[in-house]
Amino acid sequence: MSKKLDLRVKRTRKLINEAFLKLIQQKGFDSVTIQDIAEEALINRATFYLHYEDKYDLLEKISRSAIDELTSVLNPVLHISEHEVQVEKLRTTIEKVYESMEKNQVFYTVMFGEHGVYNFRNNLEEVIRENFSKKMTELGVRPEDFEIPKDMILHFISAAFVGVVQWWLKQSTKPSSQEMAMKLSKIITAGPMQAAGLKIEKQL
Amino acid sequence: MSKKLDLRVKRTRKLINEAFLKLIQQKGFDSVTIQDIAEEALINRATFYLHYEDKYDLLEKISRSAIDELTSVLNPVLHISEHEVQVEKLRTTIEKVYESMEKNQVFYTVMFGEHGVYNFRNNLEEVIRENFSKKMTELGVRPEDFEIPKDMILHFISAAFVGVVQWWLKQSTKPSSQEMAMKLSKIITAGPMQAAGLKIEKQL
DNA sequence: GACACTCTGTTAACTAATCAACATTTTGTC
DNA sequence: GACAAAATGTTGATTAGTTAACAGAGTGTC
Repeated sequence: MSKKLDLRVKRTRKLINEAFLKLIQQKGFDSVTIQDIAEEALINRATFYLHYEDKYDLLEKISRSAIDELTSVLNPVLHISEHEVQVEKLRTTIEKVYESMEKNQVFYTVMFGEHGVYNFRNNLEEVIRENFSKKMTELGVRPEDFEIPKDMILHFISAAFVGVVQWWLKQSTKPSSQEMAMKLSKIITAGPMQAAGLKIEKQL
Repeated sequence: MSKKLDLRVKRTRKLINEAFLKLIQQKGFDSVTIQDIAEEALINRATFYLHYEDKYDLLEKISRSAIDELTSVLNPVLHISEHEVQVEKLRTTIEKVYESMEKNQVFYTVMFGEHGVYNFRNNLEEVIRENFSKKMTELGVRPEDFEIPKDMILHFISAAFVGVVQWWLKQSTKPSSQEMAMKLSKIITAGPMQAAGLKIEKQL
């Protein structure tokens, strides 16, 4: 599938990513220059252009890889059959989501941080909404049947989810992914999902 | 003086150094292999051999550069004229020593650490002793005249100095270099230097 | 003590990254 | 709005680093 990447390419990209995030945290995305990045990453400025068009391209590619990983894990989050949520599956998937965030912790922390990227939170919520939404229609789940607008449910869940993640990332001693998954799956199944008229399988 | 170093060389060495220290901390110097280093540093194993003979050579070169920096700062520590210690000069020099250690904090912490390098503490003390000793003879200071063996004074100072540094490095919120310099210069002038028969200039 | 296994040290052909130079564009400030 | 300074984006020639392949040294374990 993926042809083996030259070690230099792998290393260069890693160095650029790290430098970029560090600089965003220091001075904010807007004031980061390509020159800054090259200097911090110990690469020649010309090398940057071998990999990225500009800093917007870089931001997009970094974001995409983090978000792609997140959504690939998020995808099976609603393993719903016949309007029945399988609680255990929900729990393990949330756990995987938190593991993914832990792995890309630096990325998320910087993006959410004081000097983070404008609108990142909203964009992340949107990604999550789209994923939930797609899955719902795919499975024929129609909260409208229960007099709750689908959009409302989606905004409720995505906002709550991202809000909790943001809080979690700031904790110096973070509750484990397992713990977070346990608690969140309880809350979600107890609240919004029942409101949306989804039958809940018996709790673990 | 120093011809400009190719950016790749600079970067490769930095990556090797960081990887090396990280690995020593993880598994101890003895069990670190060149293969480990290459993998961690994202460089080819062959590249390692372009820069160092083996891990002993690497250790020596890393150590040398840290120690060289230290001693170059340590050199003027005893600005003694006519057996009179200039307290203010002593203070500022200790301050610089602590700044140097702060800069190479990772190096020193790893070397002193649980998986550190055997005998590193003793070697460091020796370096310090040699520097003090050289300076003393250079200036004709003879504590023997006051019935204290020179070696005893040297061991007293070097051991105390390194002991304090080791303690300092472990503190999560370290007293500043200024603070350390202030306190240490007081202790040293009050204790061993007077014992060695050196007249002390009036305190700041 | 012979087996598989990992680590070492070295090589020649290939390639990514550097250098330094250039013309442009953007930024900031007087 | 005009000038200097800094950042951008591109280039061709040069070099450090990669690759993969080698033979040999050290480890352990059955």
